[in-house]
Amino acid sequence: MTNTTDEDHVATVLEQWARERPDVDVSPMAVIGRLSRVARRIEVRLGENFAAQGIDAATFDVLATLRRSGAPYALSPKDLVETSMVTSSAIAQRLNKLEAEGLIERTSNQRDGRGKLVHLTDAGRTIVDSVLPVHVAVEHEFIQALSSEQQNTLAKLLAALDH
Amino acid sequence: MTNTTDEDHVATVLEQWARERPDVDVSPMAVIGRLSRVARRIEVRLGENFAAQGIDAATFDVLATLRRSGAPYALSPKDLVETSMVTSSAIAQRLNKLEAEGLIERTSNQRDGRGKLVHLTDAGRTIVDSVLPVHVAVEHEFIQALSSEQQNTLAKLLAALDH
DNA sequence: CAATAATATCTTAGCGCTTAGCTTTTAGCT
DNA sequence: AGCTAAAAGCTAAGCGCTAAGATATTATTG
Repeated sequence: MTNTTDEDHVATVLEQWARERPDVDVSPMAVIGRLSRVARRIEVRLGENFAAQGIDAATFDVLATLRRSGAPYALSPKDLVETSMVTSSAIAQRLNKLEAEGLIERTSNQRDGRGKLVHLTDAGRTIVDSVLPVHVAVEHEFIQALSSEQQNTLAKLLAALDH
Repeated sequence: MTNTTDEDHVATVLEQWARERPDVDVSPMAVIGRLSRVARRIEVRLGENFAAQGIDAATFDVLATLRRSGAPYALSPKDLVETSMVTSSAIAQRLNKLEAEGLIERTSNQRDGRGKLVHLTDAGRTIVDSVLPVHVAVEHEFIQALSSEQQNTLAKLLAALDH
């Protein structure tokens, strides 16, 4: 199921590598290892919350993107691909599912015969609006481990890596 | 296929939320959004490197864990589960694949009839040893965007979140 | 010491994602 | 205008992961 690990797994791993491969500078693994682990933990924690509310991260991702785009809550699949971190294929499949559930609707785009427009339905909007506050509360709780100044520092360091 | 996003997508998203839901403090999304995005980018970048060397991240994860455990390069599936971020089921399936490829071997554990021991084969060890330096080089290149002091700061902040 | 609980490992089914490739429509070039 | 290239959206196949559950072995307890 879940896994509980050492107090400081990363430090242990680095010592092991230093012993086994003293010829390689494995220090980058310290930062990146931690980054991946923390990201994974967040993903799991948020996922538990989504599940408790009957949705999943992929669903929230799409609905929230439409919601925050403002009225009339409509974006093209291309827009959704660009703001997400997944392929256009994944978006198409998410939209199939959400359309079947009645949370979005697809219409054709007048201006461009190739394009479509994805509309948030009232049912979809109701769901995002109720999930969002809880979602943010879970995130808030998670980063409580850092002061707001530390949070700012972290955000800046990560921004420098977002390239 | 891949997706290229705004210069500062996160900041834009926050402004949108502030306009649409001024009642919710969405600031945690700034840090966590960035963290997830950066983690995803790293994952993709490392994955490209693994693919270029004929393996994948899951394979490297197992082989590297066995390798850094030192001679005789043997751990139980349980050990592998605990050092990984995936379920025991995922580990079992990874081991099936690696065993079929001749990179590991499974033997029964004398001390505990329930347990097994996963051994790194010579072929497996050859692969990790050749992949490791390149892997670390890619990681090194990625975090070059930060000074070593910044890297230390980042590592400490992330450690505080690894809970 | 027998019965029960816990542990270790694995299999199966289902799900979301990626890759590859298809179709339709628009844009660009000559 | 006509032709080629690019763009937008989608489907199908395959892959790794999770959840659920099965089996076998060891620990625990009355």
